[in-house]
Amino acid sequence: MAAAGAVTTVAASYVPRTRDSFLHLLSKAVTLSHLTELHAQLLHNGFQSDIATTTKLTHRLFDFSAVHHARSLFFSFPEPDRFLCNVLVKGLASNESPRSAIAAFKRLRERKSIDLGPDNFTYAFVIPAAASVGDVKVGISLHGQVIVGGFCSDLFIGSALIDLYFKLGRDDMARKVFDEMPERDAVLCNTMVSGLGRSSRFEDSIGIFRRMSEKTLASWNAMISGYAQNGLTEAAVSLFQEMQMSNVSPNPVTITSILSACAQLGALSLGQWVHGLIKSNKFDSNIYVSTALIDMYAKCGSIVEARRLFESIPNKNDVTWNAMISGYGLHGHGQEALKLFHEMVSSGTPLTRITFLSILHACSHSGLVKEGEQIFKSMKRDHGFEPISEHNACMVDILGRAGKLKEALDFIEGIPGDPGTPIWSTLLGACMVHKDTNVARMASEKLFESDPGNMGYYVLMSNIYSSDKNYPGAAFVRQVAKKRNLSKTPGCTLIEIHQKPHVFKAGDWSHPLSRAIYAELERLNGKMKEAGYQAETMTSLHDVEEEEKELMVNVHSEKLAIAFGLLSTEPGTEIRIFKNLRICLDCHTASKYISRVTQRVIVARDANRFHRFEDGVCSCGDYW
DNA sequence: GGCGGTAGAA
Repeated sequence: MAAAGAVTTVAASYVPRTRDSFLHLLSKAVTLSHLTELHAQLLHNGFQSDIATTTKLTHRLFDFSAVHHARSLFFSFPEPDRFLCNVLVKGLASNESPRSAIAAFKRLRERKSIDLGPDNFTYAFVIPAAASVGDVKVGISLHGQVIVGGFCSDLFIGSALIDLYFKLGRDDMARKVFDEMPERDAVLCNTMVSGLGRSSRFEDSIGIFRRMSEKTLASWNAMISGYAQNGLTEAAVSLFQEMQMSNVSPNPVTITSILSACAQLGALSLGQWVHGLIKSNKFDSNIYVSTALIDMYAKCGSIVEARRLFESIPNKNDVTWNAMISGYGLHGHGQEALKLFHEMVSSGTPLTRITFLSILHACSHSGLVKEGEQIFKSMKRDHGFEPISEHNACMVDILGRAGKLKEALDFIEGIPGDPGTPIWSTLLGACMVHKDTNVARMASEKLFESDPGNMGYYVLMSNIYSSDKNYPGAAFVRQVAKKRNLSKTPGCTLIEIHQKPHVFKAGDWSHPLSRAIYAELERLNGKMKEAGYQAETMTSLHDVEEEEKELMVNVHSEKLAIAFGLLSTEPGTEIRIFKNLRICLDCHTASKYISRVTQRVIVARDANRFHRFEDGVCSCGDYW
């Protein structure tokens, strides 16, 4: 107490008189009360119309989130210059009020004075604000102003625009801005790489990364060409080859983004290569990088490696813990996830809403109903988190997957207000697993109403009808979807053999070894049937002859990839495949049989989780 | 005389 009083006394007794000393003290202030005191002294010393000190003070007030104080200071100043205006726009934008930043920007622009017109700094502040609001009109208008104002070649504005367009869902425009930049630096490239990754344009994202690290990467071309097949655009890769990149090398931000792309894609060998790059560049200590690595290993199937890394990180934060907990969840290791969750609690790391999402997900993937319910209750009671829609969806998932559809419905009724799309979609998924047509019909009606453009719900509902042998119902749902011009994401499966990715689509004959692959499938089918396998045709097809159905199911991408994997690896080797959608019921059953008749472990990652097939049994316990 | 763009977990 005495010490604190002494500090105040010193500060108060030293009354600065010059502008320089004021500026110095303003930038040194470490608490909001220092600033308030300095403000008083400024007024006392007649600095109220001095623009330099006012600007500094405004800036520092925003640093301490004193938005109201900063604002009134700005508006009490008679003639703010452009710099002071920029400080206002930036301060508002970075204090979670991007809308008021945009509003302030508009007002300032309407003033006719040339001095107050926006400059390159202004746009670097206001464009990210428009991006976080997601306002298309404002965004496009800002881009127009940038062009008219002649700021197109500004690197800061360029990356802000690229990020803006990705957030507006316009990767074409992001690409255009990127292509038209006369010069590119690391941040600009990073913005492009991470934006492409977020839009699932992995091959493009990896392509840019390749340009950045070309000198150090061997046999890169083979890798890229494989991944390119998985996405929309093979042409993209050749575009990158034309691209002129100035000597830019990857930094931790680039690495983080590219690891996230590897994780989503299941590109383990590329991820491992990036891990090597991390070591040689000494990026290990960056917590973003190490967390992204854990996530990559977990999502690429190497949960043991993920845990090993986790243990070696000294500066774990909440995101690191969450990533590891989710990793266990994906692999169906619910008990491990629970253990880690409790360790996290006792480690003193602050829990977040995402921690609870991760652990609840883990419970649902492992069928831990009681544990999930307990954690859901304790979330509010012991940790003060009010459940948001996603937490409720997790609970519905936990109950639904466990076959407790009645409880799930009761739970939904207890949610105040509109339960929301994710909850109905979760319930519909549970109906698929437990073949409940009535609840499914109810859930799908809600979904068709709230999200009519999503093909996934129509497919799911149609499959549920089919599994109930209600073929007219299934056909009707598909017809509605067709009328609305909706199309299904094509399923594909990726398998890496000797560090090279191979991608298969359903009924694919494009692989050079196709004849051998189909012959292997034929051979497997015989052995599987001997073991008791019957093709599960009902969920994928309707009103087709039984034999024809069987033939069509036969060539799903999962099976092609597995057959290729069996052909290309030594007996006993584990087979790892990655599917972009959820694995279908027939492929799930078939994989169990294949694991038995070939005595191989098959690990399959689908859009939701991992399945580990061993000796005829799947680790998911048949609900997924 | 002082302001700038990009990253990890569901």
